[in-house]
Amino acid sequence: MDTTTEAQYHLLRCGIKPSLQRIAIAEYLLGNRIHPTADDIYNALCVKMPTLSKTTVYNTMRLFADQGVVTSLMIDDKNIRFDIDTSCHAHFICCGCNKVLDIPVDESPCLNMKQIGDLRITETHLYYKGYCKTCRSKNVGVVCPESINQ
Amino acid sequence: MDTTTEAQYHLLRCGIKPSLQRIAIAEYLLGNRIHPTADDIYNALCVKMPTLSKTTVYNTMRLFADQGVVTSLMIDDKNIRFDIDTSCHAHFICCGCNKVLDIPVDESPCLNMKQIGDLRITETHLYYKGYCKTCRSKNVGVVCPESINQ
DNA sequence: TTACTAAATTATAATTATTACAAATTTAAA
DNA sequence: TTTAAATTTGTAATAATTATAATTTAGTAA
Repeated sequence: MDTTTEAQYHLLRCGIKPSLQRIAIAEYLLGNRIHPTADDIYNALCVKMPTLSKTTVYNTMRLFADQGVVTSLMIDDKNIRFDIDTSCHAHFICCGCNKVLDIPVDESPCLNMKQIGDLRITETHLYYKGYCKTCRSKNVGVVCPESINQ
Repeated sequence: MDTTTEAQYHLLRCGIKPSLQRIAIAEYLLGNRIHPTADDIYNALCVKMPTLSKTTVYNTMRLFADQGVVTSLMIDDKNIRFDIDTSCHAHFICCGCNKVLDIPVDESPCLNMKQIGDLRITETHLYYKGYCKTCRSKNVGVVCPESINQ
């Protein structure tokens, strides 16, 4: 089964009608596990699909998030990033190069909460901020992350 | 010691020169533990301090974050929120009313990481999204959080 | 096929949080 | 008092996202 067909089935399983644009976006997400922004997705796809509109990307990402196809990450204060891996894991963002990485998590009670007191929990996000090895070797990251990030 | 003086000392301890504006903002943060946005802070203070500029609030919040006076929360996809309690705790946001609450955390290994493989960790954020009791009783929150939040 | 309807996509404009910038004011120092 | 530095301020710019309405596409009934 090729990647396009896989993307199509992925959408069908989530109850989403697989249009050309939706398939292209899902295929991109499945093949590029870089936690892209809406802009990243648009820029990557508009080369091969010149009629694609940025509004469609935003509409589609909202649909995908609603249907549980992706998780919206708020780790980057500038953009929303999307992760098609909705399994339980944490995320790291390098304040030097802004790359976002997946971090596996051990069975941790605080990440599996469905209820805290009166509060019903629907999503849990564990974010780490810091510096990757490459950026540290370039001496990025000797100061506070907040001031570098601008 | 009154709250103004307390705010002033708080800033001095963090190596910040306590101007009138900075003291007013710190005093507000110490007295209103609601994880306000820059806009919240501005709107609350400009009544008593009519010359205050929103740019000053943003500048000051950046300074405060850099100096460790506050933590910047990215729990709300619309705004940055600020927490003057920089001790280790998690946050909950109600997708019905957008209130942000503090959640105590037990000693959890994943929250005290300083290094993961090659990555140096400088900040850890644990966010819960869901619905508070009040919003659940109003039948807000029967659907996916992403679609409500708009 | 044709006509009709609903869904999806698109372009454009609007909104809004945040930042950049430069002038004005205040504070500190000489 | 003069001068320099720091802080504050208003305005304009930026940029991510959303709203809106028109257009296109897909699906369906006659």
